[in-house]
Amino acid sequence: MMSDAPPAKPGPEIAEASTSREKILEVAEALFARRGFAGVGLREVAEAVGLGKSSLFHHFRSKTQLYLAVLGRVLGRIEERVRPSLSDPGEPRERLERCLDALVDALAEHPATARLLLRGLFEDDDFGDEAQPELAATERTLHGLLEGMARLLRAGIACGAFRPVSVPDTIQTLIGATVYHFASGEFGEVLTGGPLLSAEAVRRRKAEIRELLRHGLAVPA
Amino acid sequence: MMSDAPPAKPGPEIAEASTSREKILEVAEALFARRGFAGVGLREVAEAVGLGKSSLFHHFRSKTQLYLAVLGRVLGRIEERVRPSLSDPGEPRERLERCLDALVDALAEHPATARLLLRGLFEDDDFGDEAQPELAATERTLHGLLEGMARLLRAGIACGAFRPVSVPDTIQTLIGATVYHFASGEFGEVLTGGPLLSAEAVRRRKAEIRELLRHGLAVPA
DNA sequence: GTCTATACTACGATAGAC
DNA sequence: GTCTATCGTAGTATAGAC
Repeated sequence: MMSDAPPAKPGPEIAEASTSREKILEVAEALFARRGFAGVGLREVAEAVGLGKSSLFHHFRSKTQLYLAVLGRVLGRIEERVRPSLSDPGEPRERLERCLDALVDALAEHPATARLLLRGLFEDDDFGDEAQPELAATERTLHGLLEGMARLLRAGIACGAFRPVSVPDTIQTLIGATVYHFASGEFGEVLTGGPLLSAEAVRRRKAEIRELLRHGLAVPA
Repeated sequence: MMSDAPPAKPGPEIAEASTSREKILEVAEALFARRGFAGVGLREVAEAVGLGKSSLFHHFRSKTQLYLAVLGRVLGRIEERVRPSLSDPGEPRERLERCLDALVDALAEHPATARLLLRGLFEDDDFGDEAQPELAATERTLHGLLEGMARLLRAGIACGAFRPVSVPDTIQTLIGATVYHFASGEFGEVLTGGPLLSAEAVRRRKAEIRELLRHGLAVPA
């Protein structure tokens, strides 16, 4: 995931000092989430960080590399949260619910996460050939997460806990119910009449998803 | 919805000739759907239409106006399909299912529809003040559709057909299950292992949504 | 209604001083 | 590691001939 191969750090617990590189990543994350790759200029990023435009190129070889680093970081944060819950013990239904809870937590943690992930999913910007290794890495991570969810669904169907649904269609619906929801920003806040990321809204969202999976809209028998 | 106030047409059935204006709209729709407002240059649009760059400004005052015209057309097509089913007679559950079927049909009709709608929902590009009237019109249309769906859900809850769900949360989930799905493009096709817009994929998608609403993932009692 | 020519601005990226 | 200066390109938009 580390694209620019910084000098190997001695250990993860040494220093959490906010380096320029990290500041750039944070600023760029917020901007790219709002307006997308093409909609953000490096001038804007540099100004928000408090650097000159040229200084960015000392930390990232190109705008594309910066964007891919941002995407990789976001996907890494999601994986960090969701991966453990994929190998949890328990019944498929419980495990799926824990996995979705973890995903919702990851998306609710930073406001930019869901938007960037959604952009990564449905946008196809044409990054050049230089981007291939980084893109392959993020796609591998993504594929791992999706395959974990697919396994959960198949296990639930096999043991009779789930209906014999189309697994890919169901995954699409679950992505919509989580990633889209938290990516919907201002529109979602107008619709729900309140913030999307408040503890209460997140809790309610988890409950609604869980109940929808258990019973659909129909009243429980 | 018509932003540039063309000379009043004598009637809708006179001539379906493909004017330059319509060609531009169609080309721009495809491009904006793929790469977003900022990601598309007017040069690219003009070349794809077969005109010089400057000729576009004879039909649209600015890039922003062109984008808003594209958005309005897309939303209009959706409204045209969905609106009738909102005032259908019948039980709330049946009406909701017909309404979602109509929405799916509208999204599956043109490949760009869902992407543009999704972009309109979650992106906040900063169009200037010049855009206010057009934006207000599209938002009114959107609000009407959403309010129709909300009424359906509330009616279903009131008559005991639906659980007492959070209506806005459910709408978000339904948008995700429809708009996001058909906007997911290449990713969705890799995931499902086939085209998103084939008659068979659309039919399956409708069935999956319907069953999810009826029973969730759980096996029917 | 489309064209050529052009104005002005911003973009990504590089060179080289400090 | 950050800066100023600059290159080449492409962006939106306008003016005016045809």
